[in-house]
Amino acid sequence: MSGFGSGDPFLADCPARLAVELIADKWTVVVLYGLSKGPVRHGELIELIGGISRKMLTQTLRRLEAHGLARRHAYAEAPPRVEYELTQLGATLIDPIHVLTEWAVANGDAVLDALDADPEPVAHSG
Amino acid sequence: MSGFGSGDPFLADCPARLAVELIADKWTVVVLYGLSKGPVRHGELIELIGGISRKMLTQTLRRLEAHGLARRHAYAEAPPRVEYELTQLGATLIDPIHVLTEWAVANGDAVLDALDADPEPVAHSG
DNA sequence: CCTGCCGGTTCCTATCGGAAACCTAGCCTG
DNA sequence: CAGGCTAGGTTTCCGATAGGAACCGGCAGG
Repeated sequence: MSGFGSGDPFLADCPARLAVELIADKWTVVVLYGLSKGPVRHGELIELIGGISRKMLTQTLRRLEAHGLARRHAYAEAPPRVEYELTQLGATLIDPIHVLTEWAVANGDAVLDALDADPEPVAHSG
Repeated sequence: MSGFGSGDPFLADCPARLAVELIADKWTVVVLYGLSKGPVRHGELIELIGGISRKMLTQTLRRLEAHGLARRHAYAEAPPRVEYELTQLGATLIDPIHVLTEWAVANGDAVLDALDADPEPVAHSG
């Protein structure tokens, strides 16, 4: 426990908060989930992740790369082929991401249910 | 485990994805982390969470409320007092959130390090 | 030459998000 | 009674960002 801890997620300017902000993003979580299976091609991720655009995928991957969580490997072939994979640091995120996604799978219905039951009053029709 | 699962986080239009999008948000994670300690007042959260504005806090709490993860309790007193706490559904998120924040605390430095080592080329000064 | 494939990037706009002011409501002060 | 304090919330203003559609570029095939 000695040298550990990069601050507290509550503190705005500490590495822990930076790390939270890095991964607590809707696309980032899904992309990491996609990467957690092993090396994947850009196009595969596009197919895999419903609703993501090429731009957002590239952008998200670049961010992961810049923060040391993913690595990009471009094969100098034709047609071009680019694979992404988690780095060793990124691999430490597999568990947290899976815990999160498992929660989502297990409780998505309940969330949807609650949302459905609580439709915020939109203003009366009169 | 039989009837479980509200889809796959990869699918754009399933409850699992909705759930991911609900919590995979920078403020949401930190607010949930704050709520995980038990009932908290709005003002306490403001003090606790560095950098959050009242607007974002209220907005985030409202979203959690609407999705059944948090509950708001306003005491009809003076001065006004409002407490927020996790619902039973929200409490199931404590573990995932803690796993995430613990990862952030443990690896924040490494992330910062990688970011520092990879300063994206900004265009040469010439 | 034209076409298609793959990955990436540019353009443009709707939305997000922060700062700060304003609002409500009850109590205390004078 | 007028004014100010506290605590939570909302509004306004405006810059930053998200995100889709469309375009770019190299190479193989016809």
